[in-house]
Amino acid sequence: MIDVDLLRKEPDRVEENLGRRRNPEYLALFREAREKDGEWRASLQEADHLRHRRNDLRDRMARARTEGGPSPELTAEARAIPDQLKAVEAREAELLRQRDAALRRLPNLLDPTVPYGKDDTENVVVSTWGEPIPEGTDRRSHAELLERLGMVEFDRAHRTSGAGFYYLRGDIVLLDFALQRMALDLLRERGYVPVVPPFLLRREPYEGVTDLADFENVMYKVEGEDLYLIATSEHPIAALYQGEILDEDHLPLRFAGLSYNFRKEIGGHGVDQKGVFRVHQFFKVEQFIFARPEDSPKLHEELRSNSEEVFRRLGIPYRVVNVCTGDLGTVAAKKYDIEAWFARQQAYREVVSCSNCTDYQARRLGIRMGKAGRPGKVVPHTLNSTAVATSRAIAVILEQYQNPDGTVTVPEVLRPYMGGLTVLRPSSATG
RNA sequence: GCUGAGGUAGCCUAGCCCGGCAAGGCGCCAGCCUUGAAAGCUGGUGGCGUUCCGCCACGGGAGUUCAAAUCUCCCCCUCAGCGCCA
Repeated sequence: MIDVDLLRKEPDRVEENLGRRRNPEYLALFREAREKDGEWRASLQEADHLRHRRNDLRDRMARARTEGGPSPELTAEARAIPDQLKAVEAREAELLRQRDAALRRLPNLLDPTVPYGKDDTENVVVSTWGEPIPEGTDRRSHAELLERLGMVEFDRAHRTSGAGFYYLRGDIVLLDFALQRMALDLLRERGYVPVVPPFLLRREPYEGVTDLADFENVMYKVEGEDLYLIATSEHPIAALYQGEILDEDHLPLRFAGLSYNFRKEIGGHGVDQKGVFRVHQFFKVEQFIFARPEDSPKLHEELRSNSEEVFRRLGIPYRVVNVCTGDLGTVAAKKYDIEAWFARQQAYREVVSCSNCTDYQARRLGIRMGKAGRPGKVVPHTLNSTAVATSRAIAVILEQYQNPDGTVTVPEVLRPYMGGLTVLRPSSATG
């Protein structure tokens, strides 16, 4: 949520920034928020005056009681207040509700370094690492390879759970856990505290961390309960300190979140391709930071650097793009995507999303920073970045590290986590 | 799931029966005192607004009343015990 104070004090700046999102709906919402805010403040004054009179009359009647009781005039005056106040307060509450409804639908303000563009074709490549591997004659898709190795069950999973689900079986499970552990160890070396969060959240904290349209499209709801399966550990970690005041001396707080993630993703794109690239359930090691506002740009680069290091250690070529204004989600002020080189597809595809959400999530969640019992609270910044989503990492590793005989060489950095296993071979436990 | 106890400022607590300006402690900040520190003393310590002032804030909502932390109803959450359970 945007700071309402900014709306009042620098409306031109806010409007110009929202305009860069290239969505006229935002400008309309902005004007509505400003208009309702003005009306609300006028209404608030009116209500305040009435409440002041009510309080004053209440006190006079209380005093009069000890001196033989209030006069009929005083009583009549006091009795006239509630009806007036009720009408004014109803209007006041409605205006505030309307203002906040508009305000909450506004996206975050864009960082000035976000490139201007209409969609993902206009994202700007800011760096590349490694040499894209040229197309091999008989390179297989990761899905085909997994099936040949007997390390995945797609068809049976579709029968038990539907499209977008899968069983991993055999040594690929070790590879999945190795990726998790490798990323976790890297983050631990760099001061990130591991967190296994709840995998289900209530609606109220959820509304603080994501935008409402996403909510309907991606979240799985538990029937009969106010609980939703998390789409990423970013969400429960962001909500961890909901309504609290963080001690500014303890910032930044760095976390390494570990969770399965559950996404319906109906709408924009479904589960459109065989394999584990886009699925309803996957494991992710996530980085998350609560930061002082002035530190967040620097920490955004730190997150990006950590994520890049994961793929460097895996030996996977990649590039980093600065996501343009037209392609940026509502919550982020700036976002880098890391796109890994998929050797079979001969294409860069997204494996990491690294966002600076500035104060947008924290304000919605009612998180402030400062010193306890001292005035001058400000809203901290939150940042998040994938360290590794194991499903996509598995896909890209299989495309790159496969051998002509259908086996897969285990990336060296993962071997210590796999009991020294160097090659994935067809599973003996097929059936 | 059942029963009970709770939800009051950053934290802890009083007030609730019996309606009338939300009391106190801890922590923190400032000042006084001190060579320095502690102790002590004094003041401050949430949100909103058109900020010398006013309003709001006792889990949320509705009701009764001139007036609700307090009375009534509905809802949410937490804890404890019991039940179930890996």
